[in-house]
Amino acid sequence: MTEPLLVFPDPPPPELVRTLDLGGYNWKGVGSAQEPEGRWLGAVVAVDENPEDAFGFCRSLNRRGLDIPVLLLISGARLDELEMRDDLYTDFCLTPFHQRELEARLAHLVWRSGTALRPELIEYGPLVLNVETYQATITGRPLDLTYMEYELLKFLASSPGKVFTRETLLSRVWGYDYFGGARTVDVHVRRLRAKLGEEHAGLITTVRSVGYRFGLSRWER
Amino acid sequence: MTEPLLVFPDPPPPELVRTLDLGGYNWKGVGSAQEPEGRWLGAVVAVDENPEDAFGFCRSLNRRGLDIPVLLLISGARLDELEMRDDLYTDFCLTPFHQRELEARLAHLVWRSGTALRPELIEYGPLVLNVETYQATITGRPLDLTYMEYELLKFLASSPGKVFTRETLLSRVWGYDYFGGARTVDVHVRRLRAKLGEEHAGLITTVRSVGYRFGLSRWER
DNA sequence: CCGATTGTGAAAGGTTTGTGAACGCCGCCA
DNA sequence: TGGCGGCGTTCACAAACCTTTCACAATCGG
Repeated sequence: MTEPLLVFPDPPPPELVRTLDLGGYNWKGVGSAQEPEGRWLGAVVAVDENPEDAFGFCRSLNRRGLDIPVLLLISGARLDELEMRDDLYTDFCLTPFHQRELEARLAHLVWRSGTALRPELIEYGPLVLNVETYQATITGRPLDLTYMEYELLKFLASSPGKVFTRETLLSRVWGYDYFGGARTVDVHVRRLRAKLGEEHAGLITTVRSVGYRFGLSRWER
Repeated sequence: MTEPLLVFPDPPPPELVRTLDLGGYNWKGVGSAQEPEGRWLGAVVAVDENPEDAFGFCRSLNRRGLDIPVLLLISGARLDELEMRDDLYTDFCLTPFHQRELEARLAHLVWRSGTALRPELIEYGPLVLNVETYQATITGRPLDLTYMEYELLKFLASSPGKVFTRETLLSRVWGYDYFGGARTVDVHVRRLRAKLGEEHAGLITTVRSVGYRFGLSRWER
C-alpha cells in the first residue's frame, strides 16, 4: 500500500479518520485540489460539512485530469444533491456510516484504481508501450523516445480515436500550468511520426483546425 | 430509457420490484445468466436469498463478456463475502435499503453504462457523428469533412427538423461576432450535400426565404 | 413572366500545418 | 571549470488546405 488516499476536508471527520487508520490506509487530508501532485489511490470526500466546497473539490479533481475514483460521504438528507453530478463521484456511502460498510467501499475503491485504470501495457495495433519500464516498441522494434515524446504518445495512445486540441495536450501532458507556444506540440508530433517510421506515421493523424488523434483514423469505433 | 436492466433472481424481492417500477425502469427478471441476449443497461442482483447462485450469476455475466455494471443488494451481515469478489460487482447497497439510496445508486449505475462505454454520438438515420473523434459516417461510409463542414453538420443534426436562418447559423456555428456574407452558408451546405452523396443530399433541405433544415420536417414522411 | 432567392463553378485570399534550423538549458565528463 | 551533446522550445518559411467571395445560371413563387 504505497500510494496514499486523498481525503477532503482537512482535517477530516474523526469517524472517517478512525476507519482509515484502522484499515491501515496511507492517507493525506487536503483543503483544496490545488495541492495534490503525484499519484493517488483515490479520494474520499466528506460532503456534509461544506457541500459547496466538497463538490468544488471533486470538480477540480476532474478538471485536473487526475483520473482517480472518488468516494463521497454524504447524509441521506442530501442525496438529492447527487443528481446531475454523476461525473463527480464513483461511489458514495451514507452518513452516519457503519464501519464495515465504509471499509468495504474503501476496499472496492482501492481495488478499482489498482486494476481498472492501471494498465501496465498500452497496446494499439503494432505499438506497445510498457508504462513500467518506459519502453516502447513498434512491430517489436524498440523506439528510442525522449521523455516528452513518450509522455505524449502514452497520453494519445490511451484514448485511441479521440481528438485532442493542442491546448488540451499542453495542459494534460506538459502540465496544467504550462506556459508556452502551442506549436511545441506540432514539433513533438513530427518527431514521433519520424520515429514511428514512414509505415506507421499515420498512427497519429492531424485533424485540421482541431488537433491530433491517435489511431482509429479510417474506420469506426 | 430503452434498454432494460437485468434483475436477479426471478422473481426479485418485492421491495426491489417496487423501487424499479416507481423509478420507471424497464427491467427483466432472470433466473440464470444464460438467457440474457442483446444489450442491457446494467444488472441488479439480490444476493441474500441465495448467495451462491447470485455470485454465480455475476461470474457468468463476467464470463460472457457482457461488460455491464452490476449493483448488488446485500445484507450487512454478508459484507464479508464481498472480499476477494471485487471483480464481480460495481456497486452494492445494504439491505434492508432505503428507497432513496437505492434510487440514487440505480441512477448512477445507469449513468455509468450510458457514458463509460459509449462514445458521444449524434445520430440521425444513416448519419452518425462521433463528437469525440471528429468522425462522420453515412451508411457506414466515412465522410471526409472539413472543420466548418463538420461543425455546421453537427449543429444542424443536433436539432433535426428545425429550420435555421443563415444569420442564426452564422452566429451559432461561425461565432456570434462573425462578420461576413450570408451566402457563405450556401456554399458550405452545397459541399455538405455533395459529400453526403446524391442519395442523402436531401437530408439538408432548403426552406426558401428562410434558411436550411436538417432531416424531415415533422409532418413529412 | 418577372423578381427574388438559391445553386454552381472558379479563383483569390487567408489560415493552419509541416519542415528545417537555431537557441538555450542542463547534466555529464574530461 | 569548460566543452559537449541531448533535449525541449521557438522561429521563419513553405506548402497544403480551407474559407470566402463573386459572377452567373437555375429555380421558385406569385
